[in-house]
Parts: sequence; C-alpha cells; structure tokens
Amino acid sequence: MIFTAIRSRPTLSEMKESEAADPRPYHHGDLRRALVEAAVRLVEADGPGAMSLRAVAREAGVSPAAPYHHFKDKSELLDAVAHEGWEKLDLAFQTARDAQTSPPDRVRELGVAYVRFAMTHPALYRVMYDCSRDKADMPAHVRENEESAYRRVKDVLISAGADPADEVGLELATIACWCAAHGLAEMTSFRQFDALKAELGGEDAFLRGVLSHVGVFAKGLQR
Amino acid sequence: MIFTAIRSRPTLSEMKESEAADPRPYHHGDLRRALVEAAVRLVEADGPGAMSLRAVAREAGVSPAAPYHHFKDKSELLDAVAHEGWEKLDLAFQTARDAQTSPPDRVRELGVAYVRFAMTHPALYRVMYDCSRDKADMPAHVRENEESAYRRVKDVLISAGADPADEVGLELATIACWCAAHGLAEMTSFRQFDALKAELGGEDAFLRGVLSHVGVFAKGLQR
DNA sequence: CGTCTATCTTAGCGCTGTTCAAATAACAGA
DNA sequence: TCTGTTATTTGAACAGCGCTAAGATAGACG
Repeated sequence: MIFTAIRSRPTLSEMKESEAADPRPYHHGDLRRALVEAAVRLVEADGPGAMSLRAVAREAGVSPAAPYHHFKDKSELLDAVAHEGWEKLDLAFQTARDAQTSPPDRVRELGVAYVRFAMTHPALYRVMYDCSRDKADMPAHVRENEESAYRRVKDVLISAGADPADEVGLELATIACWCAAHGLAEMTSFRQFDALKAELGGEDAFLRGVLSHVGVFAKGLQR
Repeated sequence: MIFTAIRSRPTLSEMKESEAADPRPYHHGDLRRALVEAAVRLVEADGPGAMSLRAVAREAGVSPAAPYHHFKDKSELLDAVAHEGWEKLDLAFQTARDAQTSPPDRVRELGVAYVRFAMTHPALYRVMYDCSRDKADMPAHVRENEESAYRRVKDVLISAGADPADEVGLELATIACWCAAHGLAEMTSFRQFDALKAELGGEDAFLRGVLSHVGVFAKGLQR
C-alpha cells in the first residue's frame, strides 16, 4: 500500500496523549484536518475556482471519494475553509484593537485592518463571503465566527464613544462600518485606482482617505 | 431539419432594412443576441452557478458547440451578461437622478437605487462584479459601462455641492459612496438584519439608516 | 450555376461532483 | 489472541461540464 508510506503520522494511541480533541483519527491520522488545510492551500494559491474536490483529495494523497466521509458536499468543505478565514480575520481584528491608538482612530484602523486582511487573503476572503451569501441555512460554526467578528466591531465602536443604550443606532453604525470596509475591500483590487493611490502616497493613505468619509470612521460616534 | 422550424426570424435580406447593426445574422437570425438573452434568463432564474454554456445553448435551441462561434469562452459570454447588467444599472441611475428630490437627498437616493438594483437582480449583480473583479484585462465594453455608472455618481455629487476643483477629494468621495453602497448591497441579503429592518419599519428605512452614516450620503459634500 | 465562407452539428477529450459496492484498518469484547 | 463490528478509504461508474476538431449546410457572391 502506498498509503502506509504516506502516513508517517501519529497513530491513534499516540495521538490520545497529545491532543484528544476531535472524535477519532483513523487510518489517515486526521484526514478532515488535512483536507481543510489542503483546500485552504489550493484556494490561496490558485483561487477559489481552482479548488476542486478531486484536487483537494489529490493534494491530501487520498482517493476522490474519500472526502465524502468527512464532508457531505463540496460546499461543506468550503464552509470549513471559510471558517478558517473568519478565524484569521478575528485574529487580525484583535491585533488592530490592541494597538496603541486613541479610541476614535482605533475605529478607522479596524477598518484598515479589515481591508488589509481582504487584500492579503483575497481568495480566502471571497470564499468567506460567497459562503455567507449563498446560504440562508448558513452552518452554525461559520455564522458563529462571523458574528464574533461583527461583535468585535461593535465593541470598538462602543469603546470609541458610541452609546450602548441606542441599540438601533449602534447596529446601523456597525453595519455602515462593515459595509464601507467590505465595499472598499472589493474595490481596492481594481486597477483603476492605482493612479489615485500613487497621488495620495500609498495604499494606506488611500484606504484612510476613503474610510474618512464614513462618519463612524472619521470621528467616532455621534448621531 | 428541426432548425428551419425554429427560425421564424427575419432573413438576412429582411434584416438589412430594419437594423443593420451587427456584422451579419446567418442561419439563426441573431444567435449571439439570443444566447446573451438566454444566459441572462438562466442567471436570473437559477443563479450564476447554474449558467452552463451547454444549458444556454439548450435554452437557445442550438448545439453545445454553437456558442463558440460567437464567444471564444464561457467568460466572454459572462462578460456580455455583465454588460447587460451595467446597462440596466445605468438606467436605474438615470431614473433616480431625474426624480424630484433636493440635490443632497439625491445623493442618498442614488445609493438607495443602487442597492435596490442589487436586490432586484442579485444574480446579475454578482456576475457584474465577478467579471470586474476577476480580470485585469477587463473587456473594453464592460469597463465602459462601469465607468459610465461611476461617472454618474460623481456628477450627482457635484450637483449636490461637491467642489469639482478638488479632484482627489471628489474621487475619494465617489469611491466612498460606491463602497458603502456595494457593501450594503451585499449585506442586505443576510437574514441577520431582518429584525432590525422590521424595527425600523421597512427595508428603505434600513437602507437610508445605514447610508446616512456615510458623510456624502448624509449631508452632501464638505471635506 | 459553382465557389466560398460563416455558421452550426456531431463526436470526443479530460475534467468535475457524486454515488455505490467492495475492501481495509481500527476498535470492542470474547 | 481471535472475532465481529464499525469507521474509513478505495475503485469503478454516472452524468454533466468546458472546450476542440472535423465535417455538414446554408446563405452570399461571382
């Protein structure tokens, strides 16, 4: 068997003492994890379109049918990829929030961090949004991460002076934040703006320039 | 031949007196047009993912290979679909611009019209953006329409009081407008916000509430 | 009328997502 | 340690996809 050669991984008994997290790694060790990692690798390398289930299986060194015992669908695998993405985004958010900046600036820098994330992981970012958009029946764990990032924006807004009592206003402001950042994230890749970026002296200046038109980014919160 | 039965269309000689626009309609009448229309129909009906070239050919009543004499690629057909979309959007913009509203409100209403378009034609809207995003080598006619819509936003901003001399500022404001509207367009489909929409008394109120956080939408232009 | 060219078809390649029965590896209990 | 059960993986197969190549056909043009 080719397989025993590939699997230079811990056996079940060995795994149990290191990390007994997931149900049970069998033949492969932890194929589910391996598949997600391979998928992320392929998506980031060649774009979401190039990520076929068969290619992922190939990358992981298993047969084309193997993934179907860990994901009912291709879309379920993509959900897992998106999940990974939301976790990375949340990490970027934490870093931005903890940076040494005044609360109002912190709001804007959160926006910049968001857009920067989208630019650093464009394909992953696209998968994240396609997953969120396509399904009314969004899987719980994706929704969870998405809401966690959403809440983080809201928290920064509050710390920047938003009134937590004005629930509706706060909600609208958070959405406006997110909309502007998401919109900007999808636009920055357009070559059209290269000249403008140069004129402003770099990409960050461009981002800040656009975001400063959004009230909450520009001057904290006052409705 | 099945074919002669399907073709109850003007022959070449008949066409020449009505509209001699495109190179030459041969066997089918004007297959190129028929394919684009079929494609738009399929996209709007079943989403962009369901639009296969073969399905389009089937819908138009021709063989799977026929489209390749009018489009070198599937992506080229999608470009044509996107083109159709940008034209529709531009039409919606004209209507919004000509409505009886004060210039500052006109800016916001342009945003609302944009988002409404995206909600009315969600699949078409997605095709439009996927086309714009995917290619650095965006086909000229798509880019053209895109820029026409972009310019329309800028014009409304000027008519609302923006300083045409401040080119950079105007550009940034236009982009901010577009970003917020595009971001909002992609978010409104999220079920998450249904409660909030209800609380605000409808979708339009929700849209205006979010857009009012963007400086240019809220109060015309002052930088 | 014959020739020519654009248009369309038929057939086929390799790829995809997905299903199914059969094989295999790990575990549980004797 | 052997046995049966179950989770995991494979191999083969299906329909559908984008796309190509070669041949048929219909209209345009001399």
